Amino acid sequence: MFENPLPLYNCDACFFKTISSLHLSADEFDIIRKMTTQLHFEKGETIFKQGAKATHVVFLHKGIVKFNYQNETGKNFIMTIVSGPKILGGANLFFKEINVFSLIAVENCEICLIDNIAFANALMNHGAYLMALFRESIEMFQVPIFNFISLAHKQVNGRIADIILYLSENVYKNNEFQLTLTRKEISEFAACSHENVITTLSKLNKEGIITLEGKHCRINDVNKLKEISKHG
Amino acid sequence: MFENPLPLYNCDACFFKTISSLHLSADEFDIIRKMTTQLHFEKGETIFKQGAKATHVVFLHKGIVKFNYQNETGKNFIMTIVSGPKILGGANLFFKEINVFSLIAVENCEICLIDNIAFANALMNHGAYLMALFRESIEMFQVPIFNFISLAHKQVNGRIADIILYLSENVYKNNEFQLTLTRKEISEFAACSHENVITTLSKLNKEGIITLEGKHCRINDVNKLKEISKHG
DNA sequence: CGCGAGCTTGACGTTGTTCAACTAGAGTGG
DNA sequence: CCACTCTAGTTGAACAACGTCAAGCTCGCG
Repeated sequence: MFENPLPLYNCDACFFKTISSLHLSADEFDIIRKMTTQLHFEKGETIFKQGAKATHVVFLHKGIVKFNYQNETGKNFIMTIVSGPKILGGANLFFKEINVFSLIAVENCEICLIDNIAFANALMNHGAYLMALFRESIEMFQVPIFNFISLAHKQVNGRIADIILYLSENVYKNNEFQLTLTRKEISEFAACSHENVITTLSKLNKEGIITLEGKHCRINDVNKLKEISKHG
Repeated sequence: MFENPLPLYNCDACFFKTISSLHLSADEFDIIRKMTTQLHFEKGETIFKQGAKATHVVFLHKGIVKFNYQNETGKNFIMTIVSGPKILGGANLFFKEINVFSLIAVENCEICLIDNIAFANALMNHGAYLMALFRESIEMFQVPIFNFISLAHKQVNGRIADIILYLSENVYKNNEFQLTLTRKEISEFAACSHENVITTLSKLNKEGIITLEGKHCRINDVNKLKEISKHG
């Protein structure tokens, strides 16, 4: 990691800058920009580790990441999966200083790391901006909470349906997509065994509700999927 | 509800005022105080309803409340249970304007309702105060997240152990307490059937790890309970 | 060509839900 | 004052869902 970061990639088209510009002057944004490091992460790389000290607010410019929790016995659990552009600072800014989970790239990512403390200090006099950022970054917590509710109330087929719908609507933003997640990762998201994921997916495939060809997935009948999500 | 609220009960000893005083002048606090309504809720009463428009930040002065989610089929699920003093504004301030869950008194409660919008406006120029409030109110989200993880990884006996420990440490703040929750409410917290709660509790009782006499509960062996929480 | 990772399928045992029956206490009304 | 009812708690049995295990498959890569 370099002391002096490279100039920000595609900085003008940046969603983070757009939000910031509503509340900060060009000079003020420049201060934040100077405490920012831009990095590239390959699929599978860890951006920060569960248990480590939280030092940066993460802005996910492009790519897909998972929030991974590992318990004492080494079992993994995916709390949420999000695609850029998105501010991922929430958990670190608000919770204690230790990361509750790991952040791991599911696809190649362009990421900006913004120093936690310096960032917070710079924002002290910008209540409205702070509020806007909180709103943006807190949105993420909706997913674990709804996933939680889904887990508590539904059987596996309902949860799998939920996950396919969520990935289609919020991550890949298309009803036809390359499923970069492995079956095991899906099982860690749905909190079930990977065999169960496979069985459920092929059942959905046979019934024609989705079409699976290797990694490629197409949703044929959104309504039926939503039915299963509801009554599963 | 009256237009002009009664003077705040026990206002000097108030945790909310203590936090506020670090960042606001007496005059500024007085403005917030003027947009605050203090109310009493009886055990079982609903403070706000899932699906309704969120209009107030809730400050729980005294008492215990549950965050209740009800799905389409009428099944209830308790996301978290907290005791006062605590700021419960998070969910309404940050999420969309509609309540994701209902807030229901588990024991009699003293509550202050602070108008959402007016409150936010008053805070715009107080970044540090805003940040402190966010930290306080976001803390609540840790519980659903850890409950979520517990749910995903553990069997019922582990989750029940978790819940007893949580109630003892964070809600009743004693290893001996009157369990005001019904078995059904515990089952809604643990996401299992109420029969399963009963069976698990009486097993813990028979093994001497806890002592149950009607509503009264005493933890005899915290370490064994933590063992069960871990390996269950 | 061989190896390993990811994927798939079926058999089997465990866990937990559902259902049904029973008990105890609290509230209600004749 | 005694049935009646309603709610909360309790227990056990039958059944379904799900995880685990084992075996075999395919594909990409060294």
